[in-house]
Amino acid sequence: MSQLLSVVIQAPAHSAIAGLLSYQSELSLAPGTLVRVPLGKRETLGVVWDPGSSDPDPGSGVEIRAISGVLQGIDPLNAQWRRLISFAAGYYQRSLGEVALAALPPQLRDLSPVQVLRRLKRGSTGAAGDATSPTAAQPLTQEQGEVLRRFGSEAGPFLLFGATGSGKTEVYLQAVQDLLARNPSAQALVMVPEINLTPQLEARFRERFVGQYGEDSVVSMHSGMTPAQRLKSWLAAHQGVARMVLGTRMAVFASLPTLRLIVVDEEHDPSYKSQEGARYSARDLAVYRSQLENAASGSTSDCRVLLGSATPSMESWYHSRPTADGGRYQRLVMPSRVGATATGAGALPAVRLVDMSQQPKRTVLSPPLLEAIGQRIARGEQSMIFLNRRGYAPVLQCGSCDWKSECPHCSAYRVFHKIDRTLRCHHCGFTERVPRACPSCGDLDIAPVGRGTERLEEHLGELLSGIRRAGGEPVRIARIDADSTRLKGALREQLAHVHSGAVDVLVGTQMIAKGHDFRNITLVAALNPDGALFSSDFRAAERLFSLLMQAGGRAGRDAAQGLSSEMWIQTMHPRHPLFAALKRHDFASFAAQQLAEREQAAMPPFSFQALVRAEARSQEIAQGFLQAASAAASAVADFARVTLYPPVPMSIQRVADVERAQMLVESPSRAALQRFLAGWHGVLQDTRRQPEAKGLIRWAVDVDPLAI
DNA sequence: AGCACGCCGACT
DNA sequence: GTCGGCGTGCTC
Repeated sequence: MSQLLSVVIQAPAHSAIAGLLSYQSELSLAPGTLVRVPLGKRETLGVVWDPGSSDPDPGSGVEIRAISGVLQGIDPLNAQWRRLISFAAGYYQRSLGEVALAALPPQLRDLSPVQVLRRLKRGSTGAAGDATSPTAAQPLTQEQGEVLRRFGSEAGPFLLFGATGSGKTEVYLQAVQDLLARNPSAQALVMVPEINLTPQLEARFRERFVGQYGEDSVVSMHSGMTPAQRLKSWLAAHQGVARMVLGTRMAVFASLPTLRLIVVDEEHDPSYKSQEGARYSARDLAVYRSQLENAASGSTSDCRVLLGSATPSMESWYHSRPTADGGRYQRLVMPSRVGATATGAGALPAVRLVDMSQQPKRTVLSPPLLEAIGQRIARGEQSMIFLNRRGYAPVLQCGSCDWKSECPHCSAYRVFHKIDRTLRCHHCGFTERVPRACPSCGDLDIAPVGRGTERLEEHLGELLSGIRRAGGEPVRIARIDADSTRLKGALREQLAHVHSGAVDVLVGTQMIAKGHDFRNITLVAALNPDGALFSSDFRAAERLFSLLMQAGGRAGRDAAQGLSSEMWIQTMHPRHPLFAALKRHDFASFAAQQLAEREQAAMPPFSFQALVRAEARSQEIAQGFLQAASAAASAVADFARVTLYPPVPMSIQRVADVERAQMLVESPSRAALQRFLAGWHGVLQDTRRQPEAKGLIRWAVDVDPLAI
């Protein structure tokens, strides 16, 4: 007898087949089973879903077809995984199929069932691991011990607030070790924000666990892996062979049938929020996922989630407030650096503020900072200088007419890259050779305005040309940014170069602020962070504080040098409260002040936001679409406690000849916002079909946007 | 999203 | 005369 199945397939939310589709099958297949199904003229991968209203209208003449095959040997995806997908699709306003299929390795889609079966056989040579016990863990500090004790005995979610260098990674390792020792089948998921950070994380986990649990017990998941590697890791996790899954935000969707622990390292990092496709927050989904696991097992602590940061997001900080009205998270604290002593060795670096209003105009590196860098060089120590702008100069300008290096396709300037003599648009990629003369008036007097890392590197070379290293050789300067690390393995190589001591001064963008341990760096400098102080983006200050704190954390990691390590900041506003808090390494007071402002202005975490973005041939069409959808909302959607703001052009209005506009939707209640968005979705789709929306290219909703 | 069908410009 | 541009429409 033939069964009727509900199946999800990859299709966008605006298509007519975004929901469940009905197929026939001779076998009764459990929800979560992977199947091949015919769709129009092609065949595609589908996931059998929980029965729902998927039957087409009997009158519509749609014929229910039979599935074409089942992916043998792969267990059905479990109910918690399906609930996670279902929640994410609903919350972020995408189709089930889009989220579900994006969460599976692409090769499952592309390979035939026979090929998949072959991979399965090849991969399951699961080395059980020899009996060697784990590499001896370092002795824990008293703070680490206390954190682990609470983590093991209370219910979460937990926010681990630990200073840079306080040994958070050791806490993660120990928590995983405790879990694996206690539960012979449990799996742990550990996420880091950036792909660059996965190799060193994997190295630490392998070193600690592979001896005991086997070669296949640790796998990585991130977008830099080859399709074959991704399939292999996914299968290992899905089959329970992999006990530890390490990865970037995508790993939150891994199939982990015995998931018992989730760690989100650097939980404040914006990289956890996806910026394309379904714009999910892997950190928020991690918390939700642990709740799902707990609900399924009936325990409140079966699957714990641990968010770690030295500068937590305002959301997580607020949720972990220890006051009587009670946050939902447990706050665990580790204020001290490992190896810190009463004499100050291993302490956090001293913060030095240089008042640039007291320096001559156009000063790039103030004399006291230059002097301090010179001293480090003489002592054989390293310095690190941040500038958040790559290239040589952000704009090229003509001295006689008003020509500037605008991008013909975007409302932005093209950046001058001196290295290959190009003008490059950082938004659409449009690149040309730099002109010899002004394209507008022919004058030869075209000059760079402002500075990026390339120019800083050059400038620094001139300023330090008179200085010698202790051995008498000239000073060595290196630059690390997205340009210098474009080639595979380049970042690794350059970091190793710095570690070897072959570099005296390192210049770079944010890239060097994150995660990497430099033992010999005793001076970190931020040249021009003022932009974020008065930004229209209400999260700019939070990001700046976090960046500076993290950057400062790069200095003096070696306890012996803690005493003399310094974080220099050049600013026009040395008395700004953000810097005052930074000077005291006082995240708590910075956060308190930020939260007070947010509460006053009814901004997140005291309100909930969604952004609707529209891309069109013209700005009028983009805004017109949003305006029309906004006007039509009152008729359909549940409006209670929801505010719709007028459409505005996006901050970079045009990218690659596409005009962009956006509209903010806000509510004091997450549930009310969700209800509204759910009801409004159909309105947006209808609006798009109206003749006035001709020329609209696409629209998308971003729930809990990070930047507005 | 794919993949078809369908109607207008520059090439063998 | 065809190849191919992407606009519109359909897929259980």
